[in-house]
Formats: sequence, structure tokens, C-alpha cells
Amino acid sequence: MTVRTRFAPSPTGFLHIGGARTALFSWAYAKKHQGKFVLRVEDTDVERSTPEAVQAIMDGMAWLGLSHDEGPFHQMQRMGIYQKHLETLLASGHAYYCYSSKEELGALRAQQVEAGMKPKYDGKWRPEVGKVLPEVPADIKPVIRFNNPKEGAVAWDDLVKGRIEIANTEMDDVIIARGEGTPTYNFCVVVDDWEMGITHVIRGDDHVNNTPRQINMLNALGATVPHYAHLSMILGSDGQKLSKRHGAVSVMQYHEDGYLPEAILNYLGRLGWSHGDDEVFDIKQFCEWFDLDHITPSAAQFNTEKLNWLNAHYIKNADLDALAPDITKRMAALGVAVRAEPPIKTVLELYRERANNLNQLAADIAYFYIVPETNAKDAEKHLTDEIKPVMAVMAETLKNTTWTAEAIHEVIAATVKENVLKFPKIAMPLRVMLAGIAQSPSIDQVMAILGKETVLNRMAHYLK
RNA sequence: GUCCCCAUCGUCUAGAGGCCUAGGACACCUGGUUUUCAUCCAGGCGACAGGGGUUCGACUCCCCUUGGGGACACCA
Repeated sequence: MTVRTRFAPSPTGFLHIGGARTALFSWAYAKKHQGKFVLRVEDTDVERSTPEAVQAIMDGMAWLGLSHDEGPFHQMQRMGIYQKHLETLLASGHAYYCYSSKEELGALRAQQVEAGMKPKYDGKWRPEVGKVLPEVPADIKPVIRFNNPKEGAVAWDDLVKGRIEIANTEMDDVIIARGEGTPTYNFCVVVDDWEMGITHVIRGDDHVNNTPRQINMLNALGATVPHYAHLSMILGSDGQKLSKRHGAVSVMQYHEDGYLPEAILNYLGRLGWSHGDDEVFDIKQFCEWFDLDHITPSAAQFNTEKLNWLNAHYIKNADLDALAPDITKRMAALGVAVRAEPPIKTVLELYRERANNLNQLAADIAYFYIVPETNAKDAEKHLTDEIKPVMAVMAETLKNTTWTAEAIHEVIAATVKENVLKFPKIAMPLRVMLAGIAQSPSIDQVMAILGKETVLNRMAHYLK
């Protein structure tokens, strides 16, 4: 049997980090088994669904490279299909019309909560043998409820959590179609997972409680019950539910914040899933290794430090041809125009070893293209009046120096020797004059890349 | 409140009854490399929530407690 998985977001916002991991796992499981990955947009909540959100989710998936094999299917365009199955259920007695008003239901719930009970439909309109139903009110458009079995229990072997069993008495007669006729989530999921031939439903564990009623509906429809794998949630770094106050929750926000999709994918893949001691693996390796057996059933806290570490790794190993335009864009956002000289790829080669964030990297190399601001503290500490004359002499020497890192190094070494100084005494003021700060890679290399003219100009600015 | 799920270093995790003196990674600390910072390298700190069972033997199995989380909509 071909494995078929799906990702079924509701378009009410961006693709968040938890959704991205669910998508990743579903996608990877399909890839691993040469199956199909279906994208389905659950947009039956007309009030909250927006086309912008659909686009935002598609953008997030595209950025991560989680391409679907089928879809996207939109539930609002599949009304005819749901209608057909709704009628089947009505005809077989597995569903019935309920004329209780929203107000009536609300009052009932309030009463039950007050009494410390689990809020539940009272079954007023549920047809039962020998029961006389109330008179149908003329002014109410009825909803359709699923006639959930009253006895026994539903059990399934969850591929992540193991066997789960829930008594039917715990389950309500869930509303499967609204008063105005549109079917609701729980019914559409059931029909779609069946019609689309989904073999493995991989989703967040906030759906565990929906699973038994969905299985009941599947059974009522005479459908095949898929395998279920419920993924635990991703918590914020403080152990609380992930929300805006934890910073980036939208996947695309991570893009803006300077992360590589490779890093996000690796991080998310390792969050709640493991392959022995392996920590760093690319997406191809992940697809080969991925399985449902090694998913942790417990919730995981998001840890930005580890993400940063992975981001650094992928920046170091990134293809320079791909990195260069990305960084160029980020520099443009900082108001820095990258020129042909010095070549940005050369600069990146020198700098990416020390970066764990693309925005930071862009900011760090800005001084190759613009005159940097001087860090006053660094200048005060390193660019002293005692050293300035020495630097001035060296600047003269540099004018006639062949412009290679080696030759520049010799000049610095000679200056150090002549003045009986330590190397940093010369290197640090150079950094301040050229980069604006006291930290940079090997100063001779920086100078070589910066170019003779720029170096002499910047030195002259401080030494006049 | 009711039901469901979860529980190993600060964090992510390895662990399928003896391979456990509990392993790896991030973070942190120390040292080394470096021309500063970063990188890199070496070392260190650091956990089986508690209590009962079962067993010759329990991090692993069972029960209870505690603690976390989730679900209880004409949302998905």
C-alpha cells in the first residue's frame, strides 16, 4: 500500500513553527516510503479564513522546501462531496437534525460548568426508540449532529503515543453541519482523509480528543480507518505554550530574522525525534532516517541557542553563490549597497566562519562597502596618541607595498619590530580605523580585501 | 470540574530488565590554538520527580502521588 500523508492547516494565520514541524514530519514520512504528500486547506470557517493566510502558509512551505504532491485542495470547493456523505449518514440514522438554539445550548453549558460537569449536549433531539421528539420550531435552522454510539469505547494504536482508549460516554453528539448548511471540521476531516486515501494521519496532539469521534464517523461511513500519529506540542523556552511573546512563531519570521531554511529544518527534525546521537543532518539524510518509532511522546521546549548553533553550521557550509545574493539583499535593507569590489564572495569567505545569523553577517561586513562608524570606546582604548605617529609612518610604507595579505603582514611585522611592540598594539588600532571596531578577522587579510586606496583613506582620516 | 496525554542533566535527547559508574548535543565553566573577537580543539559541571510493588536484578514493567500539558464551540 502506498503511504499517503497530508498536511491540513486552517488558513487563519501564518505557518507557525509547530505547524511547520507537523508538515515536515508528514512530508518526510511520505518521502521515506516513496508515498504522496497531500496539502489540504481547511477553510470551512468562513469567518476566519483568508486568502492571505493561504498564501502565507504556501510561502512558508515553499521556503522550507516542503513541496506537496497533490493539492492544495480547498474544503470550501468540496461541498458537494460532504453533502453526499451527510445524506448517507442522515439516511442511515447515524446523524440527525437538532433544533436547539445557540442560546439554549449556551445556557445548558453554563449550567453544566456551574455544576462542575463536563459540558455536553443533552441529547434533546437525538432520536431513540420509543422517544417522542419535541415539536419542530419553525424559526430555527437545524444543525446536523452525528449520532455517536452510546456504549463501549473507541481505541486505536497511536503510532507515537501507543494505545489510547476513550469511552463513548465521553463523546458528544458533535455538530457536523451548521444551521446554514456548511459542514464542520470534524466531518470534513473524516470525509477528506477517507476520500483522499490518507493512510497516515500525522498531526498535533491537540487532536487526540477528536480522533475517537472521527473513528466513529469513519466506521459509520463504512470507511477505512487510517493510522494515527499524534505529535506533542512545541513549547516556548519557558515551557509555556508557544505564542507571540516568545518572539518568532511564524516560520517566515525566521527567514527575516536571519535563519537559513536548512537550519530550521534540521532543528525541527531533531525536536521530538532522534536518530541515536546524530545532531546534524540535511533534509535528504532526514528523509532516509525518519520514522515514527523514534518520536518522543512528550512535549518539547523550543531552544533558540541550539537553533543558532545549527544556523552557524549551515552558514559555514552554505553555497557561496546562494549566500551572496541573500546577504546582498539583507545589506540593502540596512542601506548598504554592495559593489563589485571587493567581491562579496571573498568577504563572505572570510567572515562566515564567525557568523550564526545572516542579518548579523550582513551587518558585520558592511564596512567593506561603507565607511563604518567608529566605536568610541575601542578608539579610545587602542587608537592612542602614542601609536598614531607609528601608524602614520606605516601608512607611508603601505603606499609602496604590493597589495597582498603576505606583503601587508610583513609591513606590520616590521613596524612591530622597529618599535619594539606587541603585535596587537598595531593590529587593534588598524581594526578601529578600518572596521570601526576592535574585532575583525586577521587584519592583513581584511586590508588585502579592502584594497589599498580604501585602507589609506580610512587611515588618513584618523591620522591627519 | 470531567476526560486524555506526558515525566532522564537548565534545554533537545539516547536508553526496548543486566551493555548504566546513565551516553550524545546545545548552553555554561576551564584550558589550548589564534594577532583581538569569533571559529576550532581538549576537558569539566550536570539528570532517571517521589513512593510502593513485580523481578535474582528496574531509568526501563505495573500501581499510587505529585507536577506539567491538551481537549471539552454552529473554531479548526
